[in-house]
Amino acid sequence: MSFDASEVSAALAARGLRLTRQRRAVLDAIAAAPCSQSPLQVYDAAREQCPELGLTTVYRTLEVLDEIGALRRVHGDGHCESFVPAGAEHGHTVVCSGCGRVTEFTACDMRGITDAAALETGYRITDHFLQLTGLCAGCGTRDDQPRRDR
Amino acid sequence: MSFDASEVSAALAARGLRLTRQRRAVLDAIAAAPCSQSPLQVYDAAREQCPELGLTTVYRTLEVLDEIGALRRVHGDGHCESFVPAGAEHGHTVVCSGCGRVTEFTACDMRGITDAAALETGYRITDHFLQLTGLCAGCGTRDDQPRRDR
DNA sequence: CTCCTTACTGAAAAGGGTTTTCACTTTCAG
DNA sequence: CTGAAAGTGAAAACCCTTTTCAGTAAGGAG
Ligand SMILES: [Mn+2]
Ligand SMILES: [Mn+2]
Ligand SMILES: [Zn+2]
Ligand SMILES: [Zn+2]
Repeated sequence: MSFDASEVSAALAARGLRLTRQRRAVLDAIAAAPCSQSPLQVYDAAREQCPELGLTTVYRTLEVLDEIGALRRVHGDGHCESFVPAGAEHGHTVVCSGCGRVTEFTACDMRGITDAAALETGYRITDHFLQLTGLCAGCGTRDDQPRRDR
Repeated sequence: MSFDASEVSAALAARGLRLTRQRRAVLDAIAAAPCSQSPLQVYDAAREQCPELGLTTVYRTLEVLDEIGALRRVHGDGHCESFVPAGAEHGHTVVCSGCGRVTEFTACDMRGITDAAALETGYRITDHFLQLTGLCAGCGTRDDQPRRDR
């Protein structure tokens, strides 16, 4: 499932759910942001397109989108309540420590690492969560590092 | 900084902080658990050793331990508020999906993956967060998978 | 040992994000 | 149309976390 109006719509329909005006506003708000957003930030952004939207609906929509796999949760310092569209079926996230921009990448050959971890711990590894931090093209070339706080 | 009474004590002293009876109870509770624990779980466990302990002190102690690098935060489904002792300076965590047991591993050659991600995204990668899921030795051999909910 | 400063503590209150409730509206199949 | 089910926003309830505050423990100086 990737983050795309028609795909999301289909995934919703398959569960007997509907793509309402409010849900579309939430979807658009998430798609438009270069950074991950908290529920409140999504709410603020989506209200520009649908002013009568309620915060409750944002929470409900985020939950639905998460269930159908259209969202990726970004792991931050001590909290995981900010979201980004899931572009690919299996992808991971890079967060820019300069500007907060979030980009997805799909290259992930974990073979070597999971084998080593299995050997070291005795676990049979079945899944992985990986998130990278770095500097985006824009921030990496500047000498000053604009530093953002989340 | 690794999770060890004398090391923690030294790290605290270096900041003019003290290793009180309450903090020791919290420390012991965290060290003893095979799984990651929420602040409330730490509180309950630590009170067996120090019944007059307050929840507030648990939060304050977790914060201090986190600052000196004695804790690892475990990333769960939608929240990151459960803790595990940090055994090594740089280590990662494997969580058993059967019983919840958490084990640390240190093998992590990310070179290949970060290079691929850099190429794909244009970011200069500076750090990584990795957490594996799997079945521990005890759960992996059983046919039934006891399933725990967090 | 006594005095004094600073760290530390728990209870209670405040805070703030999330979920639940509820009356009402929208959508859609028959 | 009509009935059933999904969806909605405001308000209330919830629950986890932080702050406040008055008091307690600890450690250095003398
Ligand atoms: Mn992967
Ligand atoms: Mn590593
Ligand atoms: Zn997380
Ligand atoms: Zn950037």
